[in-house]
Parts: sequence; C-alpha cells; structure tokens
Amino acid sequence: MPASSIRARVRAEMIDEIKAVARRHLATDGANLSLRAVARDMGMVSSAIYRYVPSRDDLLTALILEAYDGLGDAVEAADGSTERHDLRGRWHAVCRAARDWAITHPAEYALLYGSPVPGYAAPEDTVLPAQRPPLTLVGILRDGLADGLLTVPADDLPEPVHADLAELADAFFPGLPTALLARGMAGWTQLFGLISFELFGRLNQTIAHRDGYFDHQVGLMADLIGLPRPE
Amino acid sequence: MPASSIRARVRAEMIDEIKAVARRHLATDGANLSLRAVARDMGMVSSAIYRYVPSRDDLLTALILEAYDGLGDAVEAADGSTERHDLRGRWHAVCRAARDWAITHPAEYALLYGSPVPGYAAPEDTVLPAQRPPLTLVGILRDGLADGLLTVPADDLPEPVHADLAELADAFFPGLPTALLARGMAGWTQLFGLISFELFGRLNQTIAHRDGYFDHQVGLMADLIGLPRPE
DNA sequence: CAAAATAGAGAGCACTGCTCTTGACGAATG
DNA sequence: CATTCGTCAAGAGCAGTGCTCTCTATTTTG
Repeated sequence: MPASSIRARVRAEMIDEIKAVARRHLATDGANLSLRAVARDMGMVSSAIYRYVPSRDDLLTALILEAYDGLGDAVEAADGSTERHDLRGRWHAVCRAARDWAITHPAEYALLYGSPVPGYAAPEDTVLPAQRPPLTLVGILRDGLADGLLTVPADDLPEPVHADLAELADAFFPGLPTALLARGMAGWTQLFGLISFELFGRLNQTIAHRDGYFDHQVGLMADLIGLPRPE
Repeated sequence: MPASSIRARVRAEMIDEIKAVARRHLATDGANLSLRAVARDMGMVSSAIYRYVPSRDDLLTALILEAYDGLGDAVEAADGSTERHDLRGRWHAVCRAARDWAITHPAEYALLYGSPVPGYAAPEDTVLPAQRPPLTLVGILRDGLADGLLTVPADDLPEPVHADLAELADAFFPGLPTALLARGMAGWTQLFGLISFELFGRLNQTIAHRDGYFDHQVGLMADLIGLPRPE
C-alpha cells in the first residue's frame, strides 16, 4: 500500500522538521522551549503540532535521546579510531571528542548534563545511552589491563564502597578491579566537570587557552589512573 | 525619624519573607519559580509583589547571591576549624562541607551550578562570592607550600596555559607555582563533578554508599595534588 | 463510490510575567 | 488640626505559555 506509506513518510518528515526547529530554538531559549514558537516557525497553528508530538516533554525527551546518541557515537568513534594499545592516546581522544561534541552542541549538552527539570523524570530508555561515554572510558582501562599495560593500584576502598563498585564491575566489566574502576569514574567525573565549567562560563576571564588547559587537565587524570606515558 | 524606619523595617521583613517563600518554591519548582505563586502563598495579589521585588530575575539573583554566601560560609568555616598543618584534613573538610551544603540545599545548588538560563546573565556581584570555594581549596595548597609541607610538581604546562595560570595566581595567590594551581583547579572541578553527579541522579542504581564513595574520590584528588598522608 | 481515518484551524481554559490605574491608609508638614 | 504626599494593595489588562476540544476539509481505505 504505497498510499499509506506516502502519508507515513510525510508524517515522519514533519516530525523530523519539528525536531530540527526545536533543536534550533533550544540553542537560544534553552530548556524552556515553546511548542507554540515551533509551530509558528513552521507556519502551523499551535494545536496542529499535537498531531505529531504528544506533548512538550515528549519532544524534549526525543531530543535528549538523539543527543545522547550523538555524543555516544562521537565518543566511541574517537576511541575506535585510535590504536588499541595507545591507552593514553585513546583517553585523550575520547575526552576531546566529548568536549568537541559539547562545544558544537552546547544547548544539547546543557539539556543532558545541566540541572534536571524538577517535574521531569528521565525515561527508562535514556539510561543506557547515557552510559556510553563512561563505559567507553572504562573500556580503555579494561583493555589496558587485559593487554598487561596497566598496573592495578592498591585497593584501599572501604568495604561497602568496594561492594558497590564490584557489583557495577560485574555488570559491565567482569573482573575489572574496583580500584581501577574507581579511578575510571574519577576520570569521567572530571571530564564532565571540565566541560561543564568551560561551557557554563566558569572559565571566563580566567583561562584563555581552553584547548591546552583541557588537555593538561585530562592528562593529569591519566596520570592518576596510571596510563603509561609514551616514550 | 523613627516613623520612616518602622516603614523600612516592615518593608525589609516583607522582602525577607518573599525570599523565604521563594526559596521554598525553588525546592519543588526549580528555577522556573512563579511570582504569582509566591504572592498567593503570602495572601497577596500578584501585582503587589512588585512593590518589593523589581522582577522575577532580580529575585532569582538575590537568591543566588545568598546561596553563594551560604556555601562560601560553610566551606570557609570547615577550613578554619581544621588544624592548619593538617592539609589532607582540611581538604577533606572543605569538600565535605561543600557536599553537605549541597545536599541540604539541592535547589540552590542547582541554581548555582546547573545549566545557566539562556537569557540570564550573571550579574557582576556574583563573581566574587562564586570564587570562595575554589579559593578556599587553593588556599590549602598555598599554606602547605608556605609551611614546607608540599613538594611542587614538575611544571609541564604548555606556555600559553602557563601564562593564563600565572596571571590567575598573581591575582589571588602571588608566588603559587602554576603546576600546583592547576592541580588545585583539578580538585575543584572534581568536587563540582562529584556533587553534581550525586545530586542530579547520575549515581542512582550504582553507588549506594555515597559518603564512602565521595570520601574516597576526594582522597584520590588529594593524592594527585600530593597532599601528605597522615602517619 | 462511500466510509473511515487524518490534518489542520479555531476557540477556549488555566497559567505565567509584567504594567497601569485606582482607591485607601499612614506619616510628615503648613 | 487639616492637608498634602508617599506608599501599599488591589484589579484589570496585555501578551505569552501548554494543552484540549470541536469542527471542517482532505486523503486514504474498504
């Protein structure tokens, strides 16, 4: 039935255009984006938007999902195109990819990692895409350990924390020592902090050379983790 | 003229109550707080609020300023009540104080460190209060260096970044080596990341023992900086 | 071709920030 | 003491928001 599929195709294109316009509005208006404004931009009346999008929150959720996917793709691509044994190179590549994505998509980054909207609860489908960047980072440590390129730091974790991390390791990286996982999460936390500080203006009038500062800070975390320096 | 001052006092009390009600609303409604709702809670009509508060953004700015002051007070108090030579103890105390304040004031924390509202530009008076926590942290390093308790790490900063940090050091901590300042800022970035991840739900279903996890991560950064461990 | 599904338009409800006008009250002054 | 004057609160109103409902026109389907 090509008749039905032409309808469906037009409909899908409409939804895509709504998302594109919404993304554009996001850049200027932030999280408080207006369906009416999107409708105006498309030459529609506001109520017609609801034929394609169930609600404003659903539209935001769709944008969030696509943003997570975009960030995850960028991060994993950067990791994949670096030589596996070059742990430090991979670490830097992944961090830079995340930062580059954030700088080119500041509104989406704020949507993902800014303050959560009080009423809004993240749907179940966002939790897995959200884990791709940290999983990529820790994956570098797993590979390094498997290839004998990493020394496992002493495990001085208090017992309950050790148990939490052991459970987390079992779920994603079976056999990964908790002390290493803890350092990987420290690196992920730092990466988020670095990007957020830069994007949210905390470095204004302070750090002019953002690229070099970022690389240096990322390198500090690589030191903390124990990623071997190239000769 | 006591007549005029009784007017002024009642007026000040009104403004204080408006702020208090607004703070309460903040906890449930987040940054999109409604002046009309505040007015309703006070038994006023919405337009009457504008006798005391110029606009919604001004009210938010006032709350932000008070929040920065509260956090700064908590952080500096924790630092001041720890023995000066116990660098690691001070580091942990300051970080814990910041986290405790954030946990007891989650909405205010989100206001300070969440995604910035697109239209809203932070007024000039917020920049100094905002620097109190990082200055307190780096102050620990300055003291440790002055007392000969810290070894200065090798300075492998690229020249432009070194210049940025040198200028920053000159402004607040004359003579502080840039390599140390960079590590201090790494610690501050990590502290922000740790608190944000915990408050914004990124640790849900992952880390159950938040206190121990936080302390361990803070300790990792103390290691990176080179704060001496107690015997 | 008739019936059913769909798209768009318009009106309307409850809410928001904010402005302007009007009436009332208290305080300072002639 | 009586009269201005400044302040306060209230109400109406404007432009905007998310969202729902109804009505009409068009398109797809049986």
